[in-house]
Amino acid sequence: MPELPEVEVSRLGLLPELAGRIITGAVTRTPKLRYPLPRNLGKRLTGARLANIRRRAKYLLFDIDHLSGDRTATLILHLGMSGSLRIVTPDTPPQIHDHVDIAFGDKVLRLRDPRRFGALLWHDNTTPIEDHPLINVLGVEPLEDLFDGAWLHGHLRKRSGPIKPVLMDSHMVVGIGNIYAAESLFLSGISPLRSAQKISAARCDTLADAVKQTLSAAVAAGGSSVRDYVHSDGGAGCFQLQCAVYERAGEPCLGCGKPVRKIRQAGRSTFYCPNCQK
DNA sequence: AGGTTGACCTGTCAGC
DNA sequence: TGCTGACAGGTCAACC
Repeated sequence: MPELPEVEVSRLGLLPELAGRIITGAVTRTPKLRYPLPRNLGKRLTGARLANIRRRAKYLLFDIDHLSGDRTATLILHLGMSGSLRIVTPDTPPQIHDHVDIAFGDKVLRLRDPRRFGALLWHDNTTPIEDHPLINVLGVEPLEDLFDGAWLHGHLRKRSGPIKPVLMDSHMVVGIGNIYAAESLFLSGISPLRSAQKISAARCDTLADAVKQTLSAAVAAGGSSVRDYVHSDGGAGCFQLQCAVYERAGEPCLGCGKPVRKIRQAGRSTFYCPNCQK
């Protein structure tokens, strides 16, 4: 799925097209994705305004105002494993797996999600969005200053398991999925098998920097388009072309030339170089 | 309590 | 050609 960079690239692509615009209609074509979709979405949204699009972890938060009675609401969107957002013209016929449309006059925001692991939830802003049960369990944002080597070292103390699944634990730090966990560990020279609590303070500094560098580079490259992911204009990201280890099993390591190894950890594929990562 | 596994769902590809 | 199984960017609930 989209990890943090893909979600952020989506947000940056949608913002100039849609922010501030009035919603002219909305359609849902399936009763549920991961959770049931908001009912009567068209009725609720028509005439309201999309004020802003924010991101928290891998969630996009669509701030809606000018609702009847001058209320505000937030649409919480998660792209799951295979979701993507596109802007299309109103006469573009929906294809299979195009589950939601939100229309803005001459532009339509369309959600496609073949595997339907995504989510779209309505949050009326009678309570802060930070208190929402899906949001209030989320850990620190990796690109914020709070996330650094000292913070990471403090949090890894209690984790005896291998570092790679820990790095992907959104209750600790958000936004790092399978691709960027592998790439960050390669960049920092740390084995994905190493016990999290046995990583020194100095190497935690290196790892925190590697995470920030990897995610930032991926945003700059427009994200990774490994299978389904595309931008709001239908174009592909190109970070996957810079991947050092992800999906490169058996190919020569870019550091030492020895073959990249693929193993399984916590049910997910892990790619790494046993020679460069200790 | 932390770690692992299965479940959710569809599409694709390798192997027979 | 057609079937079967494995696997795919996430995350939650259920188990040890």
